[in-house]
Amino acid sequence: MPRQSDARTLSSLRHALQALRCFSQDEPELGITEISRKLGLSKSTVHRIMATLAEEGFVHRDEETHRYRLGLSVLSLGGIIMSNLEICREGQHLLEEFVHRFDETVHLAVLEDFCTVYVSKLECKHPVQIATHVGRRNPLYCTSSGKVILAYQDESMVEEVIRRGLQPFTPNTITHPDRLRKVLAQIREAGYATSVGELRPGVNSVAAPVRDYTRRVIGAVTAVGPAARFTDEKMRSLAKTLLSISKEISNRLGYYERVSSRTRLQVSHSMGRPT
Amino acid sequence: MPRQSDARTLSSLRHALQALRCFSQDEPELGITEISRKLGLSKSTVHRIMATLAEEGFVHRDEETHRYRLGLSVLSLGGIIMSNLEICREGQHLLEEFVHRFDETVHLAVLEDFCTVYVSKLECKHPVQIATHVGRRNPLYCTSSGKVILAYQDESMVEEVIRRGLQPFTPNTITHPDRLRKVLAQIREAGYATSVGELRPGVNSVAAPVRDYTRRVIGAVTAVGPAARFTDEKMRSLAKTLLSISKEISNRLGYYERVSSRTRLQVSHSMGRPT
DNA sequence: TATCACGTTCCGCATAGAGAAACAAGTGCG
DNA sequence: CGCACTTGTTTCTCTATGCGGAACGTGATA
Repeated sequence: MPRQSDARTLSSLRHALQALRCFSQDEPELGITEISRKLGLSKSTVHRIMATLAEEGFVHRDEETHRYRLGLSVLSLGGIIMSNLEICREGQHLLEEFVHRFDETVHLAVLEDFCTVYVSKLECKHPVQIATHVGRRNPLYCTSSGKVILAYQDESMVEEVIRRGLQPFTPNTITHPDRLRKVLAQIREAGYATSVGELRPGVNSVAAPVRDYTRRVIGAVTAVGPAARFTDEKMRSLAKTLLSISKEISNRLGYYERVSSRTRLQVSHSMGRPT
Repeated sequence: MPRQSDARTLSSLRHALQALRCFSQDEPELGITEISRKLGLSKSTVHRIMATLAEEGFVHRDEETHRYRLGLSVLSLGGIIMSNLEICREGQHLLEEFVHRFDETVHLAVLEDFCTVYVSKLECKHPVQIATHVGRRNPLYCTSSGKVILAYQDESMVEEVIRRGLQPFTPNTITHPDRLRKVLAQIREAGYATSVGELRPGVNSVAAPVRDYTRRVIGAVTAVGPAARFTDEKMRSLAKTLLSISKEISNRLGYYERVSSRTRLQVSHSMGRPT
């Protein structure tokens, strides 16, 4: 019996999309057999899938090795998203200013499917570079952007994240539910989040929340860098600017602060002033 | 009888990929009916396709309007390509230097399937901005990058481009085969190409060729800007720098000039120094 | 040369998926 | 207010489609 094809969706298409997902930063080039093993499908099936993907330009077949890599068609699609994601459009120039001023790498991340997805990245000139890329997904509980987003979601989402498991990536990763809940409370207090080597050792980050017109936190602005440069003090300093940037982006997305109304947000915005 | 395409590819998958392609800069959001009309498929078929794409995160279904837009999964794929395209990796910082120095928008474009595809874009700070995006495809005969790439391809490719038709986009677009052939010869002479409002009125560009280790021209570095700023003189000046950048990128891709017996030794970062 | 692993092709059967039509849920108009 | 349009979604039936096992070709390795 094959994999349970739950709904009324197309199994062949689903397999093809999963095949596309097999490609990654570390494995940008794959052969038929590799993919068929990853997906548990027969070689002939995968071959047919790849032939179709290649014909449509979604993968590129190397004529010599007969192995496959992602094609440029997906770049087009990516570009379309980028230039239509409102948060991207509005944020780009603010991020550029940030990089110019601090010379630190900065990302824009959004929430999707219990992950943060980087939708924009601006690199600094420093020789030390943290290997991330646009489109990269990370868990919510071990990055500054993830935590700051999570901090402002419904409690049920926090519980779901916990239920899915707090897998440790480094010794610093938060793995205890109660600790996570506590940290999130602190983040709401401060208005921003930090990560000190929680996803990768020696890599720190700071993040501030971005809201849309519904007042929901939908993303974050985050600066990333090596622990050597990202001291506590420096991160506090960066946080100030990140908060003003995130606020500006939020405004452009239609968000406006309602200071004195009886809404569910008494977390005040002491933006420049860390408590 | 349904349209009979190549026997050994999956029609449902092909349709799905074509559905993805329906999305564009101008139409970032589509409904089932629109797509089904574009592709000539029944609504139920398209609905099944979109449901699967949505399930895998390749499109996002708006819960209110029940319309679809591209999902963030394709961003991930795009990011993987970007960080693995050698030409991108090698060129990024050189382009950044260029933008810093001239404050003009610059692209990296590669050849694919009789089109140029922008694989990298760095924007300048100027208020006037030319709306392009990474992944964007343009014809070969009406952009500076396209023409400079075409100039160094086999003659058969030129003829194929001509055969496919030289559609005019502006009054300046080259539409006569003989004129195109002559222009390409001039480009080989000069070593770089320009476009003066050939794709869009009032938008000029300059481009220099990038070669890989097989000495084939596989891409181009190109600066784009409004005609007001991009005078002949300025473009000549930009061309010098673009040529040195494109040469440097070519070197990093394994290309070495064999004109002089001088090996690729002094590949200093001294951009701007002509030759 | 023999063996292995790989990509590719062939083929027959079961089923996945195409489409017509019915259904539901808005939306605009008189 | 209700009617004539949309739109997206579901159901159903039948057959073309695409699945997997096996065979084939080819290039490496020993």
